[in-house]
Amino acid sequence: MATGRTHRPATRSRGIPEATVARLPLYLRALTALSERSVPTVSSEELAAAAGVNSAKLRKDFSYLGSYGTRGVGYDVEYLVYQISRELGLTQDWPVVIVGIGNLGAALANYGGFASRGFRVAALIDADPAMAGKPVAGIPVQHTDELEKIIKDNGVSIGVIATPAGAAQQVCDRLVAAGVTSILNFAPTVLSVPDGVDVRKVDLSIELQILAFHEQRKAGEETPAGDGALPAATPRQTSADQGPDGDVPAVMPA
Amino acid sequence: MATGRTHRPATRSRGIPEATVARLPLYLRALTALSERSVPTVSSEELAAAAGVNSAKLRKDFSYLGSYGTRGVGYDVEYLVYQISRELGLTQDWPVVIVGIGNLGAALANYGGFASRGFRVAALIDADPAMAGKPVAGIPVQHTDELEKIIKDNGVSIGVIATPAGAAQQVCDRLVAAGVTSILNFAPTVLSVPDGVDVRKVDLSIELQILAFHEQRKAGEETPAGDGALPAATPRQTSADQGPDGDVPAVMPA
DNA sequence: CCATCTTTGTGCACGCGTTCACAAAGACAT
DNA sequence: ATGTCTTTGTGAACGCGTGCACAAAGATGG
Repeated sequence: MATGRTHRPATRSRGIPEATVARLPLYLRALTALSERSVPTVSSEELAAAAGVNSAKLRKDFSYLGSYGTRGVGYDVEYLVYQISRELGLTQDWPVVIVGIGNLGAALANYGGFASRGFRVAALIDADPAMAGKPVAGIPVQHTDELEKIIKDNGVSIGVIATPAGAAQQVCDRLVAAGVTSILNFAPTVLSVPDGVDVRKVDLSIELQILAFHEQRKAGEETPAGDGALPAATPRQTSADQGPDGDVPAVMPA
Repeated sequence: MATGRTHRPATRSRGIPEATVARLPLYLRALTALSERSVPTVSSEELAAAAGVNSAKLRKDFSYLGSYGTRGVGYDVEYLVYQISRELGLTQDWPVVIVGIGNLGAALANYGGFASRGFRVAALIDADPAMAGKPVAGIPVQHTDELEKIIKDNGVSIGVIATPAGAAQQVCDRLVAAGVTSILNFAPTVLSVPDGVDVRKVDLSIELQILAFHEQRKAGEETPAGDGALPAATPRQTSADQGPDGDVPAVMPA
């Protein structure tokens, strides 16, 4: 999971619980696939399976949106696609700027999932003057100096930060000052923003660390040798050098 | 947020709640920064601020690990870094393979956060024969045919999928069959895996959609014009063409 | 050695989210 | 028109996560 939203105590928005909102895109994707296969209706059971959730949960989620199903039949695919799209605000056009066009920024610019779901990459911004004018994904990169002007001219309210950690807060401040009120942060930093600004964070290394935790646990269960420090050799043997992890604290830059 | 883990009903592992595990990497990062500045100790209040969480929550989280603090003083930074690293399994070396070396895969390969936290990119794998041998981030790309051999030779238990959605399930199956038991999935699909295999998903477009929902809500509050369908012009006006989204369900490939 | 002050560790209450289980609603056949 | 069968929508119970608030623990100064 991209790791949770920051700030705002999970207040339920217009009656729709946060947890439900987070699943709507999931349903939408499954429904879109059905729509492309011209499937007219779908039951909660089928759709739940396609989205990878419990069917009771799915029905409850939909109940927050209204009664869009027909008992004995299921849900009309097209109608539901529209209702969810509208609820998520995807029937509108959302201009987005991406700041920091490194490897990740470029990947994001090329990511098809954006353009296809109501999001439009309005501009790519980078601090490196050498990047300026260079096209990435068909869009010329602009220099950070232009940031405020770009935001205002395009009416951008959503910004994506893909800069190094050190620059993130500064970029964030400028985005917010220029009028951005929603930020998707890929930089491994905690951003502080004024009230009314939403921040969501995606952290690649955090996800891996969570996996490592469970992986270690799986490996540890085989050898029920209690839980003293350092359960000896747990993961599969690596052919190469195994870092000399003795007992000293591990060091790890940034 | 990478969007939640799939499967397994959030069972609490060895007494440590999932929610706590998900925050440990956050604390670890903050602590690492302090460590680099040679700060010897830190209070729960300070550390919580740096990690962007509540101090009571942080203390409770640490209490699951044991009593590593000193009342009246705080926590020893180095010691805590080590304890959390150990708990997360980062004192070990985790070989990781990345499958799908497109824009995103290349970005991941170059991502510093991996190597620095106990993870080692053991191999890059792509289905395109033209990519084979080409170095990305200093590592030569290998062809998918080698997948099983690579997994086994390197004892890889964690795989990263950065392929197009269509190929993801197939790649997943092969990874699992070859012995991988933890998967980080960047492809916009629901993966089905046997019990015992952990999947975490990171979905860029889902995060944006959640932001859009809140953004729409913010915009809608200004004009308290009820909640009929299509609340007219809510987001800032875009200079360019506004996609002709009338009333028909929006279509969206992949 | 005692008093004071700081900061941890946690008992407790509350609220959100999940799941079960079932009644109501509608389709469909006869 | 009536009965049967399917599937929704939801009331209610339960469990997890969060945050408050405070007692216990230890440091520090006199």
